[in-house]
Amino acid sequence: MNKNNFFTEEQNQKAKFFKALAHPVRVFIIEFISNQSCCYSGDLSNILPISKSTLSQHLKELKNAGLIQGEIKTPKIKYCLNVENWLLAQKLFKNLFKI
Amino acid sequence: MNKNNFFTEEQNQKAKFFKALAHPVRVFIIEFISNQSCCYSGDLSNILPISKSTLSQHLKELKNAGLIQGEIKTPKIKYCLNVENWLLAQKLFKNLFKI
DNA sequence: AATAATGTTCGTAATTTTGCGAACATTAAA
DNA sequence: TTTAATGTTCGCAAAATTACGAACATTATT
Repeated sequence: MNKNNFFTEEQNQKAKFFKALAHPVRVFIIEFISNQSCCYSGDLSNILPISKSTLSQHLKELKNAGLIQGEIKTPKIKYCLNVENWLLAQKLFKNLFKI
Repeated sequence: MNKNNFFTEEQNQKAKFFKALAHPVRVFIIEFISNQSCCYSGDLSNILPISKSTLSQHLKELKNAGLIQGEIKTPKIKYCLNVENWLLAQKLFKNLFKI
């Protein structure tokens, strides 16, 4: 049994999305962005009790998981939900719950 | 700003549930249990390409997060979904997606 | 009492995550 | 050309996660 492809793509994708959301800071960010549809890193930096480098890392993880995307509006960066993947995550989670 | 209670209980709870599901093995286990409503650790051990000690740890994490519960049927242990918390997770996730 | 069946816990190691400050890059403004 | 504003990346350290085999615990069976 090959350990590398034992799990389905869906299972791996679900785990990836869950992992991206497995931290209160990242849950907060996603909720914050959801409410405003978009936001700037500075908005978050003003609110969250973490350093800007740490915040940058959390944003990077959400980006790598495909849940958000950044658009450069120099000198700022505007972060928005990656709608396509957000809908995919929603679909996978619904499927998990058999909703 | 007190870093320890910056996040809401809901945000912390969401992160905790997400974290519990942030691994393909645990996604698999939850889906497997969901389909059968319950299962024995041995059933999973026969299927999953991991050692029984590793499996035991994953089950422990799901238990600690409150997503499953074990009932002793010596010499086996019967694992089932923790329905109450599973519904709570479902509610929180729905809320996150504004479904 | 000895053996088998089923899982958990312990000890260990490798890897990943989390977090920070300092340094850096980029562009706008003075 | 400085200086300010906005973020990212680097280097480091502490903590958590992942994984395994060996040892252990519990109960059923011989």
